[in-house]
Amino acid sequence: MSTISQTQIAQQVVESILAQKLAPGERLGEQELADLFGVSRTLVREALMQLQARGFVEVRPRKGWYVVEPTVEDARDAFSARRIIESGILADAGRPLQSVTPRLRAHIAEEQLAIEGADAATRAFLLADFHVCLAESMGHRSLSDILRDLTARTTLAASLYQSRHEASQSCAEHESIVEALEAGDTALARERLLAHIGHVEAALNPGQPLVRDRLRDSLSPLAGTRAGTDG
Amino acid sequence: MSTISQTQIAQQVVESILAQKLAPGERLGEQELADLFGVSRTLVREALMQLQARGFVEVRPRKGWYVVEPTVEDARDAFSARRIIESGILADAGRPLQSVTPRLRAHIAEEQLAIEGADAATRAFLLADFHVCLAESMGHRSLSDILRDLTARTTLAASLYQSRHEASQSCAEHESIVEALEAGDTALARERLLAHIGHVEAALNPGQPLVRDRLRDSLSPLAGTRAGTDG
DNA sequence: CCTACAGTACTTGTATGCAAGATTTGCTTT
DNA sequence: AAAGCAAATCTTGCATACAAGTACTGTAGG
Repeated sequence: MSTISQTQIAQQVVESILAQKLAPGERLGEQELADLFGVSRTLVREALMQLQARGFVEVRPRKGWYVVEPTVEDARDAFSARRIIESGILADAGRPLQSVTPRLRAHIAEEQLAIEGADAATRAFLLADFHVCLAESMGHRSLSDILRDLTARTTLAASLYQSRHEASQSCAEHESIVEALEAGDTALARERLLAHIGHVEAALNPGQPLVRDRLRDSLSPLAGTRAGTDG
Repeated sequence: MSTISQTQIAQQVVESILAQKLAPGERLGEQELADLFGVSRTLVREALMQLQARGFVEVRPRKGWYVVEPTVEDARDAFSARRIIESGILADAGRPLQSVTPRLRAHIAEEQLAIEGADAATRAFLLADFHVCLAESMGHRSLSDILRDLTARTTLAASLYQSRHEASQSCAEHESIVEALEAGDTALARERLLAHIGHVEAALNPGQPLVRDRLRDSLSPLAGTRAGTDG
């Protein structure tokens, strides 16, 4: 077993959030994580501090660490930021797009494979990662880092507000964006990108956030199958 | 003496960076900071971890923490990101601008006061903060956080690459931007904003980064005024 | 005089220990 | 039986202790 760094711990938590393996509001016990990764609480704390700075987790004093639960307003703000950044990237894009589209094509191929075969976690991760790849392909290092966090936030909101957006539709829209880029029509690509983000945002149900209570979830289908073991 | 939190430590370091009290490449000893703030190394480390996640400091293993030294490429990338985000904010701005311009006016008044009376540190901080205020005034919470980090990075680059940009010019440009906003002409405001960022970026001298060696700086004007005290 | 080397001091990396606070559990009381 | 209260348990907050590695200094040798 290899020793693990606090950066790797943070990265793994972020990926779990993006893959919706960690639900918003979920508690992250320091000792629990420490045992899980086989390190001391110190490293876990340092990792959680980094994630706090990036807006993924929050700490309630003497209570514990929790995955953030974006409000509807937070979600709208994140979507708005994404619209501005991503459309700006396309508006700013120069001509030599032939060098970037192959990578995006490859990413879409991955998405399609995931939609056919993989679990929902991988799907959600890849669909969000497309937008990071877009920024990265255009050479925007800062913005790709920023979008990694912003897409995580919108993904979190999607899992909170019961987004009914279809993965296959997102993938198709990604493809249409890349097609426009391949045709050299960045204006069309930008238009399609904005429509795509709009669709994802519109899929959010602004009702009551569904507080996924792990206990109730586990007990809802069947309860008390055997009550004989306890004293 | 009040007890201080790791978030406050991080904030203070960021402000010192923005105010150019901390030069790029400067070493940040854990014990040194701990003594300075009157806390243990643990808190300092946690604060530095947050700053690492936000891209302000980096750690060289077993060597120490250092304020990041952006390369010219890093600086160009940060400016590019700022252009996209800030121009996007203005392009996206709705009509009710009368409610936001007073705050910006007040900020500019602060800038002018600082230019007349305050030190270079306060000036640099306020000039960068204008752009954060702009985002905040338009209601973009995420983007204002992001711009706080991006402007810090460009400020850092300015102090590294010997920017000769005049504070008074920046302030005047800020004013012209707000004037356009007051006139309801967001397109003109956007144009002026882009020109402003361009001016700041152009002031960067892409030559050799000036490695501010604190020791040599201290010794350059006068050296060995009195050599009698040491054995 | 310059170079190679060993010892020393200092810095970060990680774990552990202890204190403060919050929650839960079980008991008592009404 | 329900509500209130108190003890116990668990969690984070912070500091300290120790391990590991780096840089420096002084010395010996060429």
